[in-house]
Amino acid sequence: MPRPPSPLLDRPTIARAALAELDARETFTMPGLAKSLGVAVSSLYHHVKGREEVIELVRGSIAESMNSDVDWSGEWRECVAEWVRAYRNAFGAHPALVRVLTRQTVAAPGILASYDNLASALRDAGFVDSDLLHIITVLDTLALGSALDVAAPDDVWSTEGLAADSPLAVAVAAAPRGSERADAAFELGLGLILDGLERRRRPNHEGPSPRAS
Amino acid sequence: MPRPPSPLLDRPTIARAALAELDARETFTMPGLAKSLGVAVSSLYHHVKGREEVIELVRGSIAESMNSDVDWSGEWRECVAEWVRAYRNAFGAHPALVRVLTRQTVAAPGILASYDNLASALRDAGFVDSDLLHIITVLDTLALGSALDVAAPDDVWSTEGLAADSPLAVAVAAAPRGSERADAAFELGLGLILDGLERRRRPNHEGPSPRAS
DNA sequence: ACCTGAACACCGTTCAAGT
DNA sequence: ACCTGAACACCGTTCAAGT
Repeated sequence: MPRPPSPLLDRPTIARAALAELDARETFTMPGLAKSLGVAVSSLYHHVKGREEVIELVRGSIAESMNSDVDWSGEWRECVAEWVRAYRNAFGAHPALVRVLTRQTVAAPGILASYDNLASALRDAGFVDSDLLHIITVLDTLALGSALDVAAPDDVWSTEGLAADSPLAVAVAAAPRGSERADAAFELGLGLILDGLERRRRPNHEGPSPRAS
Repeated sequence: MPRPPSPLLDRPTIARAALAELDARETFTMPGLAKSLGVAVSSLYHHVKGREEVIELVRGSIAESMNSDVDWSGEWRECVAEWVRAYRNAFGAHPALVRVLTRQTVAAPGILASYDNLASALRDAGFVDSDLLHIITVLDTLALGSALDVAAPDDVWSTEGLAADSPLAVAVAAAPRGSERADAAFELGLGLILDGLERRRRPNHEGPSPRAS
């Protein structure tokens, strides 16, 4: 079936199939992708340059789903918290994707727009320009690290070789398991960071500058 | 050359070669590893069960180098800071390894001992058992996320498509580059988290319990 | 026990050939 | 432009054969 009248493939379709493959099998391959789309492997290369571009496609599609979740009108602390939660949830829902993504540079425009919104909210909150990127990096580290943590096995630390009363074994026994554990740690980290930021904020700042878009 | 009088291979040697390969080429393959050791690929399988076990071997070897760096006698805040820094530096020096490691569970005993020391220091500092694992998870997320950040390209966010006065572009322009940027963000995050922990610590705690080992 | 070479079932990518 | 099948240079793993 060469050159069908209307194309069988397009980039969004490939992105969707790759994400589904990733969710189902923890990884994806070009042959697997082609098979799930009912198409020859070589056909994929008419729409993407290679496997890496497929990954970037998936990153972009996730970004869109996350942008719509954030409401930027409101107190800065709440905006930032919402952004980090949206980020962590969007990627936390696809842990295999996160592991694949950490190998590549951020290029998807949707993601960049999202970071731009965050930078804007922080600036309006009274943080100085020279601190902005460091704050963003810390929040990014938290969100991505926590998204990976969602994917962690139920028992992150194997306490088999430890004495039952060793501090680590006690700590593991006292904490919840699975997603409850990951959620609690994430909220703790987020709270600690936001509290610390609040205390370091330029004190006498009253709100967004008048010419902010 | 079958069955040489003294073995050509052992596990520590394999671990060293794998780390070198990882540092040099961002990834490692079993054929590449065998070649660098001057040995047939199939020989490796007499010492390790497969590629995954090689990775776990490397994790363990890094753990050892990190444990010796921490001095646990001192004020808790300094101990914890030292631990997180040692962690981040040990893995930050081998970014490709970090990306490979996030796919696997923690099993290396050296790493477990290190977490146990951390749990002990936190308990002595007055944190309650039910918070310990969440605190450890937050510190872990910071260290590992920051280690990945060390590996990030010089320009993490491509500002090409953005207006020069967009908040993100301004933030990028105002921040240092490369390892200086990653270091500053790491220290900011660590400071924020430790400050927040200090304020949430059980207030009237005076030091390690007498029967602490 | 420890090394080898050959074999197996995979990968990602390219390319001439079709319409 | 868009799909195909065949080919290429790789992977990780297994296994019978050697000493």
